[in-house]
Amino acid sequence: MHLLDELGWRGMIHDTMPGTREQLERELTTGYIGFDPTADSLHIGSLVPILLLVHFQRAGHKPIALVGGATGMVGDPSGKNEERNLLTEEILQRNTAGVKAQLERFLNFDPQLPNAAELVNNYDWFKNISFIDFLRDTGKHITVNYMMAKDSVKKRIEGETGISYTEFAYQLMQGYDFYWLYQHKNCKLQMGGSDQWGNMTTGTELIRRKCGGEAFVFTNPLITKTDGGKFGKTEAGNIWLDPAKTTPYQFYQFWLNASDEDAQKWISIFTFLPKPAIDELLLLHQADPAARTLQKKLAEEVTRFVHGPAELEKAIATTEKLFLNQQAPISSLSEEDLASMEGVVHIQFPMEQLKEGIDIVSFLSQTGILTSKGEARKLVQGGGISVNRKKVESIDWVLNPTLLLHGKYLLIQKGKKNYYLAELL
RNA sequence: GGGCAAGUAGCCAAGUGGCCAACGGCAACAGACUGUAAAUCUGUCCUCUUCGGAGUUCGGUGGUUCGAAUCCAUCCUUGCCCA
Repeated sequence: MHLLDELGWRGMIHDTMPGTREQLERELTTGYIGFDPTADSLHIGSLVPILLLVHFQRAGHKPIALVGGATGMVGDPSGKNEERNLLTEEILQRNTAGVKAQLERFLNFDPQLPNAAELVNNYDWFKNISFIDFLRDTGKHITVNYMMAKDSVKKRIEGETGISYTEFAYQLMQGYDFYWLYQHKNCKLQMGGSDQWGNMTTGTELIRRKCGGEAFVFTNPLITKTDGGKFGKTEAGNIWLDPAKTTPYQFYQFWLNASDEDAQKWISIFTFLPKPAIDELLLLHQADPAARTLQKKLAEEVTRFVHGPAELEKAIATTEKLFLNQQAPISSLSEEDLASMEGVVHIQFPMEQLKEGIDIVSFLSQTGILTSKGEARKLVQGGGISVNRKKVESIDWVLNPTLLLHGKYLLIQKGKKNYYLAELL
């Protein structure tokens, strides 16, 4: 199947520049996507562009992942209604390194391949360009009128916060990236989120005006949640790809908790399952949504892709222990079950204090499960805390050693889904 | 440089001398219902709390007043208009 058709039925195409299909059919095409080093790890928002590159490579084309070491210093105004804070150079370098390391895991860089993936950092070419050079060689080709017509810029100009020259110039930098890659890597395609359309077309325009070349662009729709919330955010914040920031268990849980509607859209975007398999899953799902076959498959596929099969196994194992049989008495969990719950937040607590007896409110705040006694009190009063699967009824309730599982564990729940395993030392 | 307008909790946004920790909405967290879903309903939502309260907020700083988010001065930031 043609790459664009494949991405099309998956719901991964928002807009395509005319001629893109012909270009992809004509030859092995080099295409790139830029990643902003705004943090030292990518989060699941970056998963779609990563998947695009993977699909792109699988279709026989050559993907380039660009890390924006230079553009990150300036800040993209797209989708922001306020001026961004600049990151320090030090943080950027750390972030760039982190992002690079993650990207390397998803693409095939085997130099034997004619379409081996490549990783570039735009800092490498921007560091040697002087401001004057940039104004003369690049700025001259694009009119301010053209730049101002871009949505990202227009919104800010029409809004009441304005836009600094720095952010205004961002699209020129991104445009120059494309031009540079066109010149040095024969890169003729840029992909990215639909919010990037304006920046991307500045690139094709620059290529056309500076060297008469022709380059192409297509975008993917931004991922949304049906309930209007932000995709990829939970109470704990971002869902990161770095297992140290978001454990594979938590990662798996995120996908498993997708709503029925979201899961139907996400399954084709975030997994590589072929169309027949997905159609079948959708049928199963519609017949019996309560079984959550779709969510399970989604969580499974994405977790395997990001964290690998071994971590997926552990995440599923932990999930089953905690959720499969919630009515089962707590004693049904073996010591090994408890000890091997990976990804659940582990807490250590002195046995001495437990022996003396400690009230639940103090316990929760001391262990850091909740940040203050006041908060702990409110949650307990609201029925939001369980210990060993039994709801704590009163704020005066006192913990004691008879509660211990296998002599050393306590299983704390905040709400229904947030588990903490306390080990008494 | 001149004129006008604006800056309120994570976001949007009301408040224009005391009844203000500050209406309302979104987001978030918890409860009920359920399927570890959505929708709905309920509670929480500046910080701490011995749950009686206490402390710190309305761009910054000074001031007027018994009392200021609200009035005055000044500075900063942003927008619009003029030069």
